[in-house]
Amino acid sequence: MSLSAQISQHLSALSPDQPVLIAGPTASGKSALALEIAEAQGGVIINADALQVFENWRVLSARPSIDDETRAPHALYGHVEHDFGYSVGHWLREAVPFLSGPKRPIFVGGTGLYFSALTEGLVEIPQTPEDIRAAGNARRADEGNHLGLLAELDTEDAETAQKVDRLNPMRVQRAWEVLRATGRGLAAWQAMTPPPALALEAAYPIVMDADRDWLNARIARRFQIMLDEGALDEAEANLATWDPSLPSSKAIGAPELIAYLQGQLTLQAAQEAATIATRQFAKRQRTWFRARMRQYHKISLP
RNA sequence: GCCCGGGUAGCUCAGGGGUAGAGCAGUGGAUUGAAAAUCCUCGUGUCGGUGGUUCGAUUCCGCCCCUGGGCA
Repeated sequence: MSLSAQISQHLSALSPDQPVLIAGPTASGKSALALEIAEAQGGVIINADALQVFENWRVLSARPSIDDETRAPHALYGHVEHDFGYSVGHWLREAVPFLSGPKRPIFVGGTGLYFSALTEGLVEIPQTPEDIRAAGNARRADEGNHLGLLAELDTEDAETAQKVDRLNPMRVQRAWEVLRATGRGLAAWQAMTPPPALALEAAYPIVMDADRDWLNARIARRFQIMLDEGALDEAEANLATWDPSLPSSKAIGAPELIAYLQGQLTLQAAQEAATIATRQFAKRQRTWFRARMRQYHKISLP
């Protein structure tokens, strides 16, 4: 079935006051779909993408254009400072009010974790203070791995230690940080997870099911378009304050373009590396969607 | 034309008389506040061609082809 036929089918199936969820891999055309639904039935488009919240990588994170933003109301795009440590918790707190707002929310994005937080719930855990995050980072750097942090978890919070991915430094550090910052184990916190802000059954969930080769070709093309649209100027503007450890610096293509500007890569090599990284990201997204979004309506692409 | 290297996985290369191996790429998976992050798993091969030596050749020898460099 053609894309437009699939879209009109979904439009007739959903009621104009029903929250819409649109998940999909990068470069699959989900923003355009959101716009189409908003124009047809009204609603606010709410970003559910971890990188599009930042102000400093508009081109590289493929945020909707200014023209798109005049066609329908958009929220949670580019509203976060480049050096802010934004995360799912912030997003959920900002997103939830739209569920009771005047306009029907249309959540669009590629961050599976954000959709889970919305439809499966997330506990309020106090934010990790800067100094504890820094201490965790320092420990891992000094000790060469995360095993020291893991050992502390084993003795002080066995419940979490048993649940975490013990091979994954970031997961272990997160668990350690929560324990240090709050005095309560991560597993104990998570056991208090409240019901979701939005039950999946109350929403109309859609996931873009993109053919791998088709998507890979679009990914390559899109990065070229980003370069044509000024991604390098954007990188130039970020050069002076560049800090690779910041969440906003994780924008795919950002480290690569910065490396080019610093003379460490040719532009061609940077472009290739960014394209590969995007493909790998899309693959991870597909894995998440396959496993965790089985109940979503699929739009088959191409 | 001569001399010296190379030709082994999609790519870059290691290896070596008993039909081979790393990294990257790729696959599948995990995912509860860094998630565009982070982590786990798994292949892949006419070892350039052709003759010879050998019980056995991708490995040694001859010839041929391709390729990088040097000398003419």
